[in-house]
Amino acid sequence: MKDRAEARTLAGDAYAVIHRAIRSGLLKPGQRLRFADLQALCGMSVSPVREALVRLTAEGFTVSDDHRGFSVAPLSIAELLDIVGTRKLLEGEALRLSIEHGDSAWEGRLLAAHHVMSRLPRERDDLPTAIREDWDLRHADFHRVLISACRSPILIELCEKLFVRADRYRRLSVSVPNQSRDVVCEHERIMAFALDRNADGAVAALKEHYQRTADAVERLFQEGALVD
Amino acid sequence: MKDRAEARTLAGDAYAVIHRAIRSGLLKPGQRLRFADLQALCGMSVSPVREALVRLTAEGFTVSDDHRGFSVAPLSIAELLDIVGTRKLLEGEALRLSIEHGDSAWEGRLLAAHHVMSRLPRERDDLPTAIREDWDLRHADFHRVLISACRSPILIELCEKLFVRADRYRRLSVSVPNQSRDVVCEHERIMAFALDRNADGAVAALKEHYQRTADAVERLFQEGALVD
DNA sequence: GGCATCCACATTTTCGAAAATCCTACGCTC
DNA sequence: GAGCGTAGGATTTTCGAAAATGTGGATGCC
Repeated sequence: MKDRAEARTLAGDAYAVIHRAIRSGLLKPGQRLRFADLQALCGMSVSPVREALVRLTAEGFTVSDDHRGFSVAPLSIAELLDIVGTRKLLEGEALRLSIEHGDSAWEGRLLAAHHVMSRLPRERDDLPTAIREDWDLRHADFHRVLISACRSPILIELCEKLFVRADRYRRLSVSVPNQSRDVVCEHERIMAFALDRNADGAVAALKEHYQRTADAVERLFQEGALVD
Repeated sequence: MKDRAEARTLAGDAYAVIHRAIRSGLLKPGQRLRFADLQALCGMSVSPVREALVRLTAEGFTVSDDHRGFSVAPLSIAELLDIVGTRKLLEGEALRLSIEHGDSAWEGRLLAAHHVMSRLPRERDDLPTAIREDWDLRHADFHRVLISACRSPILIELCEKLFVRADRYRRLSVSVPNQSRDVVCEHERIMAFALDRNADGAVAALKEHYQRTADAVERLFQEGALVD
């Protein structure tokens, strides 16, 4: 999202570093965040670190307690379900609008994004981190392209934010390799509907896709994978 | 939204002060924001002012340009239409869920909020600011209550943010008293549908309500009211 | 013994100045 | 005269320390 372009100020770096640390699990849900530690982690003074925390808080990755500092936002099944439900609503509508307004250039971008993604090995725990991160990026790109023709910057921005927020949960499920899902196929199905200009079908497939991811993560939670 | 509770840190005060200044028009759309001026306005040092600007930027009230500071986010018809469209989607769904899940306590809160609002004089330019602000608060309360039973904290939060963002535009239309609209009646209609558990009717009435507000503001824009 | 109060410590929040960056205008070259 | 590079000034960004605030424990009182 902003990770790559955002490096022209120290505060931007701090944001990227802490964001990554939270998503990777180095900083655990609920954990108190002390400025001294974060300064050491980021290698800078308190001001940019604080600015990064303020921004992360606005986006729901950390929570702030007046005069008691910040902590990593906790994870919960309730929030996961809430995020997924809202994503289904927002991205569903964004996809519908995209199908309505998208031109052939959009179709081309969609084909390209899917092609690149499908040529990459599916994310798995035994793969090097770099390759997994590459898959994540391509996967995000595909979903971005899918809704990119909806002509609503606000909708796009909200979807992007929810995507990143959901990513924290999705990462949990990645560590369990055995999923009886063909994720590539699910994406293919969405794309096929979209290229066919079958909005109802595409939206339904997209919502199913998210619901399955949610179910997988929810199962993990109930098996007690949230504790540590 | 956070204006009232937010006063335990200077940064919170700064946020409230600048937020108010932008909404009231003291700080104009597109205007460059210099730290020296804002420090004078808020009566504090640079750190809390900067923190406030970071938060306002995350919420779309200001924009930031690396190493060139902040400026007030511009207004545009395109953004207005985008905001209204997204609100119709989000609040429509939130209202539908609220009607589905709301209990009699929710109905009671709804009646109460509407009653208080309807007993207040309709906002007009010739009224004292205090009274107009009171109406704004009650109006916001009513819409808040309307969706408060939807059981989706994320949806509620997004609606709240878009409400405040739309408020900047709504304020423009208030200064033109002659509107052939009975706003109280529109609210009554939404509430009646809601209490009847007629979700489709309520959602349609709500969307109509927002569309009319949007149309009124859009007309103003086209008459050139955006310049100054 | 239970409860409130106060003190010392840890931590956050804020300050004021230093460093970094950007914009402007001037002068120099071609 | 136009273009390029550069010093000066204005502004933002960052720093390191001071002030403010919350926390936990020890002490004294009922």
